[in-house]
Amino acid sequence: MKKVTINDIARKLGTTPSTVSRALADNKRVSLKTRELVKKVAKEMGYQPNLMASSLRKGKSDLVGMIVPRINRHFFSNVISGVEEVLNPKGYSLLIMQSQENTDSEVKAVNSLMRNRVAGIIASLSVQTENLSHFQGVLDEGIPLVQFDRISNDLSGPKVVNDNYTGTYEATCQLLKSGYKRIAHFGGSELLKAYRERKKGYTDALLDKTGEVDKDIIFNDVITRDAGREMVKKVIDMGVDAIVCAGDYSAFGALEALGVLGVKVPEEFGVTGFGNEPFAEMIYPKLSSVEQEGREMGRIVARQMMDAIRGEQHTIEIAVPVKFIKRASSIR
Amino acid sequence: MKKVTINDIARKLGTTPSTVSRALADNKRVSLKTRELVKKVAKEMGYQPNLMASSLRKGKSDLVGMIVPRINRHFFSNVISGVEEVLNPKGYSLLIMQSQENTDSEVKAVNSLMRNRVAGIIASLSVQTENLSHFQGVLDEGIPLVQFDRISNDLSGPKVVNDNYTGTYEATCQLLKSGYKRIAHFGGSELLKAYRERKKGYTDALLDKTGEVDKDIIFNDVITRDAGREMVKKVIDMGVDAIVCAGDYSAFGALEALGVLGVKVPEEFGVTGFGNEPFAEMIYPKLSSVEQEGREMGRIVARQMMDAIRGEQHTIEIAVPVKFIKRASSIR
DNA sequence: TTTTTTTATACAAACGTTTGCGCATTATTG
DNA sequence: CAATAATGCGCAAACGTTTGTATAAAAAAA
Repeated sequence: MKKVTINDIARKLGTTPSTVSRALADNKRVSLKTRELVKKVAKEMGYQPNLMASSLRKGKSDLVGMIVPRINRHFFSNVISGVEEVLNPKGYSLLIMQSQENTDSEVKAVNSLMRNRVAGIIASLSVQTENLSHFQGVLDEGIPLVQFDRISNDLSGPKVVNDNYTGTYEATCQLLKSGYKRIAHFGGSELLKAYRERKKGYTDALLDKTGEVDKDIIFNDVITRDAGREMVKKVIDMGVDAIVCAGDYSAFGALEALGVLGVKVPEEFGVTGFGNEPFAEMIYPKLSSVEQEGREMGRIVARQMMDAIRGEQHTIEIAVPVKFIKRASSIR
Repeated sequence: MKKVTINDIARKLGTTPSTVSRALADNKRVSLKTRELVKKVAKEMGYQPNLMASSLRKGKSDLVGMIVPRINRHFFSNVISGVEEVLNPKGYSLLIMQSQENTDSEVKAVNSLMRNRVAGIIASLSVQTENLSHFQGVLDEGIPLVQFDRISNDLSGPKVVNDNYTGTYEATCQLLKSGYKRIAHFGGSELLKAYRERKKGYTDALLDKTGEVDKDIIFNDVITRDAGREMVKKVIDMGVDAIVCAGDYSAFGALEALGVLGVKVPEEFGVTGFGNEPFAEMIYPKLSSVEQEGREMGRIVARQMMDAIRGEQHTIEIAVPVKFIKRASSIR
C-alpha cells in the first residue's frame, strides 16, 4: 500500500538516493553496471517516480493547463484531442478546465492552474471576456501562454487560429459562382476576432467579385439554430437568395425554416455554414461548410507550447488552413 | 518573476512559515488577528499556494485522473464536462488522457496518472482491453477507481452505467406498439457489457410481448454508419420491417440505405437508435433514440469519486436512467 | 613508487509545504 | 498567591526528489 521511493531502492541496494536518482536518469556519472542494476531493481519493486516531488525540486512541472469555453463542443474536444496526442508522448499531461463562456470561471481556472504550477497554459477565450488581467498575470509570471481560436492580440505569445477569412471568402465565391444574386451574412459576435474575420472574408469576396456589399443584409449574433430559423424569414422578404453563415447551427436553422416555407434549396436559395459539424453531411440537403481541422489545430497548438516551454516564446499568429466543402446546399 | 512563498510572507511579518501556513488554513491555533493579517498580506503579495509542495507533504493530491477512449466523442466529452462541473468547485482538477480504444495507451495513461499521484482515477475502458492488471494495480495501491459506461465487474469499486437494458427494452416495445412485426437488432461488441445489456433489453422485450425471438436477425458489431448501411440491405431480404440499433450511427446508416432503396420510414420500416446524438433530430426522418445523459452521468461519477476519496469505497453499480425519445423514425 | 587524473559514489541541502511538539505568556482556578 | 489550564506562536522534521560538492577508490601519468 505504501509507495516505493528511491530511498527504498537505495536501501535495498546499499547505496544512496542520489545514485539511484542519477541511475534512473541515465546519468553517465554512475557506472553502466549500477545504472542497469538500479533500473532492474526499480522495475522489480514497481517503482513509479513521484512527479510532484520531482517537479517541486526541479521547479518545473509536467502539467500543461488548458482552458476552453466548453469541453463538449465538437471543435474544442477535437482540439483537446490533438493537443493530447502531441503532449502525452513528450511526458506532459493535460489539466483541463472549462470557462463555460464565463469570465469568473475563467479567472478561477487560471488561478487553479497557477496553483498547480503548470508549465504553460493553452487557452481559448470565453466570449464574455474583456478584461484580460488574469491572463496578463500568467505572462507576467513567465508562464508560456498559447492562445487558439478565440484569441486576443492584447496578449503576447503564440496564437493559433483558423483561416476564418479565407473560409468565408471561398464560401461566398462559390455562391456567386452558382449564380446567387443577393447574398446575406449571418455572423457571430462582433467581440470575437474569429467572427470579424469571417465577416470580412464575406464582404471582401463580394467587393472583389461584384464591387458592392449591402450592409443591410449583414447580421451579427445570428449563430444559434433558433436565430438562423427566425432571421432567414426576414431576409427572404428582403430579396435575399443565399446566406453565408458564420456557423453550422444558424445555417441549419435557416435550412429548416426554408424547408417549412417550401423554398427549394439549392434551386431557389443557397446556404453555406462554418465549422463542418458532423451533422453537416447528414442533413437534407447536405450543408456546404468550412471545415476547421480541430485535431490538427490542437497538434499545432501543442507544438507551439513545447517551443514556448523550451524558452522560444515567439509572438506569432499562425493561421491553420481551412477547407470549404461543397455540398448540395450551395450548388446549382 | 519569482513566486512568493509562505516563507516570504513570514519574513515580511516577522513570523514563521508554520504560523503563516496555519493562518491561511484558518487554524484556531493562531489568533484571529494574525490570521486576518496574514491573509491580507498574502493577498497583497499575490501569494498562490504551491499545490505540489502541499500535496507532497500531505501525501494527498488534488488531481483526479480520467481516462476515456476518445475525448472528442459527444458522449464522453459530455461526461467529462459533468465531472469537471462537480470536481472543480471542490478544489480538484482533472487530468485527462485518452486511450484511443487501445490497451497500450490505456496502460501508459494509467502509469502516467499514477506517477502524478492522482487522488483517484475515473475510467471508461477501451474496447480492446481484456487484461485488467493495470487497473487492478491502481486498486492495489489503494487509489480509488470509479468506472463508467464501459465497465468491468472484475474490478471492485463504484461503477456508473446507463440503464442500457431499459433503453432498448422501451425502444423495442415502442416498435411493437407501432405494429412492426419482424424486428432485428444491430448490436455492438459482445465484449462490452453495455452492448450485451442493450441486446438483452431487446430480446427480453420481444419475449415478454411476443413470446419469441429470432436469433437470425440479431447482429453484433454493427455500430458504424457503414455497417448499418450494408446490413440493412441484408435484413430487408429476411423480411425484417424494423431494427433496434445499439447506436445512432448504424441507425443513420440504415436510414440512408433505406432512403436510397426507396423504402419508406416509418411507413414501411421502423428504426430506433441509441445515444441520441445531436444529429438524431436533425436528420430526415428524425431518429427515435435513447438519450444518455452524459453530463448527468459525469456528475454522478464525480460524486462517487468524492465519496471514494473520503474513504467510502462501496462496490456498487449505479444505473443512470435513460429516456427513450420517440421521433418520426419509429412512429406510425 | 608517488603524484595526478579520472571515475564512481556518498553527503547534504534544497524545493514549499504541513504538523507534532515544546515553550512562553496570559488567563483561570483553588 | 501558587498551581493549573489555555492560548499563541516558533522549532524542526518530514514528504520524495535533484544536484553541487566532497570523498574514496581506481586508473593513468610521472
